[in-house]
Amino acid sequence: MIKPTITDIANEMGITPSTVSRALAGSPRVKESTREAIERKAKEMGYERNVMASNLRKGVAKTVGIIVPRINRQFFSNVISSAESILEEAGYTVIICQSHETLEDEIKALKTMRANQVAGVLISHSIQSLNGDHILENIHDGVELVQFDRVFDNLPGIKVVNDGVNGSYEATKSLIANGYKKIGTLAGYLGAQLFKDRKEGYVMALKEAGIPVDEDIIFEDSILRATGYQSALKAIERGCDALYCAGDFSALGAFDAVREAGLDVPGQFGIIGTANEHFTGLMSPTMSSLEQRPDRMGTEAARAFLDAVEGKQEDRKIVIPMELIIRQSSSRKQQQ
Amino acid sequence: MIKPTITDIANEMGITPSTVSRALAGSPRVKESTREAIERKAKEMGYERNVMASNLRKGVAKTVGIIVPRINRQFFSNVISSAESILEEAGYTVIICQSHETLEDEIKALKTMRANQVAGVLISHSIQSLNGDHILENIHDGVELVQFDRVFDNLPGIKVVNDGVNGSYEATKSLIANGYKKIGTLAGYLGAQLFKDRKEGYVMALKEAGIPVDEDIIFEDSILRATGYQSALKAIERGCDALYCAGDFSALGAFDAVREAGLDVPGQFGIIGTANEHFTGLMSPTMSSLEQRPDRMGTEAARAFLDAVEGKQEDRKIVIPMELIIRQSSSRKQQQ
DNA sequence: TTGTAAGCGTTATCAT
DNA sequence: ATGATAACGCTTACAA
Repeated sequence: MIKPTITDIANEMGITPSTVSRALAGSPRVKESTREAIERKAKEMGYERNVMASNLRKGVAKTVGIIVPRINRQFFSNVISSAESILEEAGYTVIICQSHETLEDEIKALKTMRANQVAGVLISHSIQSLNGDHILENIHDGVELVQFDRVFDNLPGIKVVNDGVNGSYEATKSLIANGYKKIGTLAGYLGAQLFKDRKEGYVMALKEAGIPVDEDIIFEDSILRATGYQSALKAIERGCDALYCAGDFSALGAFDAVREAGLDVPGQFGIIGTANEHFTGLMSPTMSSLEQRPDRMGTEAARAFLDAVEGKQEDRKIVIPMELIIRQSSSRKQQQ
Repeated sequence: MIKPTITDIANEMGITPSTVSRALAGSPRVKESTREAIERKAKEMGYERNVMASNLRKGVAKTVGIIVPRINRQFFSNVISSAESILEEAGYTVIICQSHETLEDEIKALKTMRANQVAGVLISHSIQSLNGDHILENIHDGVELVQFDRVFDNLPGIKVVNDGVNGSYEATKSLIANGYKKIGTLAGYLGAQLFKDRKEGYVMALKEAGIPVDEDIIFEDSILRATGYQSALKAIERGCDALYCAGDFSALGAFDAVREAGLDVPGQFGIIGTANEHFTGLMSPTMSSLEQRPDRMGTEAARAFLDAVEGKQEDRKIVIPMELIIRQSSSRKQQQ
């Protein structure tokens, strides 16, 4: 199947490519009858606009790039999935790159985006990205920048984030309300604003309840299962009877440690995770967690981008509330 | 930051764009010293090749498209993730579309691919795609077609699939070996080859063991949790004491039904699922399942594509063995 | 309302 | 080894 061009159509009809181009672009400067004839012919010949040529001429592509640490994490794949649907609907093509949590690959991805003349970049930073300098250096002029989840406040553009402070505040408050006395936290790496926020909410809830904040039971580390396990062992040793975890996998590690110590969840030890990964509802006992609403984050990011390219919207920050999903691992009261 | 072109570089250096183009393309028809000077200058000016222009001129893009029903399913996001890494490594840009399990969106995605001049399409079909006609109609000449997981054998190109027959055969055999007597199956929609294969392996194992095949306990339906639950209720009614499920979610529904019936898993009822979703190892009791190796599938698909564009490889079918992961839900023997 | 013509940045084919 | 030139398919002033 060989692709016909607007010139082919024009030749077949004895008119010029300009008219065909205008007609197919929906310009009002074409007689209605001509437009119809052209559209019919185009369909008949199986015409498809050559995006490369069109973009080259126009200088920007109807393309947006999405850069995430890894596609195959539930949170990111959900964000991408919902954003893709909306962008596709609006006529955009989506190109996707993974940073694999490294600065090097993130920069490579930015270069790919630039080479492809994307109209916008939706990005959630790798763990190695400590500030946004590499973004500014590698993003083309006029490209809309939309950061989500992991963002740098000093960069221009749109930001979409969770209300992590309030989320962890609610989670911690709920642990207090369930009668847990010494509540620690697996806080994640506090270099990222994301985790700072979650720690802040945790501290806020403790203070509000008049509970002293003890740095010895605030564990700063990665949020993997293995590290969660290690930290939780220490937490138990130090007399904790509950943990708010900034990730579900570290929370899972905490489960491992608590079980190993022979403690009952939630009777003797309470746990709340973050992300509401699918498995949290399928474990036994089921795990309470903070839902991040990735679908909504993707939708908001995509919409904000579309608004921005249409000039409807200035730089801004969109905050999405988290939702505390109470399950068994933190519900002492219902049990007794 | 304004993007410099090869003409800018040429002007700066008092040479012509042709030479710059050749140098940057690695052509041998450039003096070594000139090449070095050009490369230095290009780097200094922050030059980045305009992919649009290059592709337009060359007629094909170093781009491959991936089309899947939904990005946010673990299986697909894992396939994409591993394929993306390899393709990116080889200098390809990846564009991704979702078919949302509809034929309409799948065709739309194919058109997007065509408009973007992709060099290849990696696709796993939507549930609505009953044959490959729409593929043939919408794919550009010279585009490499790579189908994975859900494939149509009558289409040309490369296919990457699991050895579903052997996988389900092993799963069923393992249930028999554990002493289960009346083993049914939640088979999925038998319109897809994928599910036909799994049924075939199931039947094969029964026949080998001299167990009669009973169509009343072969349930053809979607592989969702809810339908799994419904079918499992009937299976229990009809006297089954085990189920091989062609999906983990339908297996989860079977768990629900079996628990509701007050039966012990695996003591009184055995279950094996398919896909080895993450949650299967976190439930209690943990669920046995057939691992599909999505990473390997993505890797193989990407490699096969690269081999094909380099002319190293003809059309072929790559079969990836499944791996039976035995956990508690089907292990009667260890229990007693 | 339609046509003319130039140009987006790159590469391929000539020629030198 | 390098330069001149045309062309990829499309869009857009400008002209008619």
